Amino acid sequence: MGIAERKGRQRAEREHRITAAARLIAEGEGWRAVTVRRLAEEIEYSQPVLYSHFENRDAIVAAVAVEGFRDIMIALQTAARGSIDRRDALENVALAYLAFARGHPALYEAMFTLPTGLRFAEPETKPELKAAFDALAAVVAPAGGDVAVATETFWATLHGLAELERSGRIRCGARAERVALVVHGLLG
Amino acid sequence: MGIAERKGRQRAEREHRITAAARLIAEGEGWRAVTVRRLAEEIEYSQPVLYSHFENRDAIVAAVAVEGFRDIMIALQTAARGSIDRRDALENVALAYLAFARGHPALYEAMFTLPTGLRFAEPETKPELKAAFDALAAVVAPAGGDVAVATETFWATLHGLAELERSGRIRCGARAERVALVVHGLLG
DNA sequence: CTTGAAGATCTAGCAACGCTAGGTTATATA
DNA sequence: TATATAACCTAGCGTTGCTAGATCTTCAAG
Repeated sequence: MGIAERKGRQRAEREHRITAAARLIAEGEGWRAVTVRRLAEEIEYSQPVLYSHFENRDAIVAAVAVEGFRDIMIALQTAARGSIDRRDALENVALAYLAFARGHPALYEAMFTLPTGLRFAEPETKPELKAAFDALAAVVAPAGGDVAVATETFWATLHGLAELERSGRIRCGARAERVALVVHGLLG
Repeated sequence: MGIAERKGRQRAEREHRITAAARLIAEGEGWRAVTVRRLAEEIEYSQPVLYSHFENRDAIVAAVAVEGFRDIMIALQTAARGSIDRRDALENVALAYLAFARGHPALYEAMFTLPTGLRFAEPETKPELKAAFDALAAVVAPAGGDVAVATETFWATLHGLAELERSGRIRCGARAERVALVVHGLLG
C-alpha cells in the first residue's frame, strides 16, 4: 500500500517546485512578478492547485522565507567554523550575513520585509528561525553578560546594515569599517 | 496677475490633501488599503487627477516618506536638546528613534521598507533625508574617529532594532537593555 | 461680447491581480 | 464493472494600477 506514500511524495515535490519557482522568479524579476498565475503556469497546473498547498500568496512567500532561514544559518555556521579566534569569528559572521543579504536580495526580502506572518519567541515559531538565531548566539555568547540581549542587538545591527545597504542609504564602500566598528563595540 | 499663484496654491493644497489622506489611511488600515481609487474618493476628485500630481502610486508613498523624514528629524533633535551629557544624548536619541518607529509604523514603513525610489548619497538626494542623517550625526560626532562611519552604523543599529521589534522577532521588553548595550559600545 | 484655444477634469475601460464556486475528469475500492 | 472519492480545471467575481478620449471650464484675442 505504498500508493499513499507515492502521492504524498509527489505532492511534496510539487510544493517544492512552487517555492523554487517563486524564489527563482523573485530573484530575477522581483517579488512583484511572482503572481499566482505565473507560478501556476510554471508548474503546469491550474491556479486552484496552488491554493491546495498554500492558504494564499503570502504563505508562499513565507515558505520561501523559511528556506532562507535554513540557508542563512548554514552560511553563518560555515563562517564561524573557519575562524581562528573570537574577534575573527564575529567579523566573519558579520561579513557572511551581509554577503548573504546582498547575494540573495529577494530571499532576504521574503525573510524580513515582506508580510509573511513569521514570528519569533512564540510557541509556533518555526525551528528554522530559532536555529538561525542560535547560529548568531553561538558567536556572541562568549562575551559574558546577557547573551540573548547581545545576540538580539548584534542581529539588529546586521539587519539594519543589510537593509540600508540594499536601499542605497549607506555607502557600500565603507562596509568593512562599519563591521570593524561593530565588532570593536561588542568586544570592548 | 495673482491668478496663476492662486492656482498653484490650490494645486499644492490638493497635493497635500492626497498625502495626508494616504498617511491617515495607511496608519489606520495599513498601506494595502491605500488605493488610488480610495484616495480619489477621499479628496473628492477622479482618479486621473492623482496622476497629474504623482507619476504612480509609489510616488505617493515616497512623498509621505519624505514627510516622515522631516518628522523624525525634529523628533531626534528634540530628544538631543533635552540631554545633559553625551551618554544621555545617545540614549535619548536612540529611544526617540525607536519610539518614532513604534508610534508611526506605517509612516516608518513608507520611509524604509516600501519600494519608494528614495536614495541617499546621490546628487538628487532630498534635503529632508540629508537633514535626518545629520540629526543623528550631531549626536554621534563627538566620539572622534570617522563620524560618517559611526553615524551609519548607529543608524543601521537603530533601524534594525526598530524593524525586528516591529516584526516581533526580538523581545520588546528588553529594549532598554539593548539600547544600553549599543550606547556602551559606542562610548567604549 | 463673442469666439476659439488651452487647460482642467471626468467617464469608461483595459489588462492583470488574488481568490473561489462548481463542474469535469481521473482514480481507487467494492 | 459500478461507484464513491479524490484531483483537477474552467470560468468568473471583485479589485487593482493606470490611461485614452470625451467633456467641460477658463481665459485671452478679435
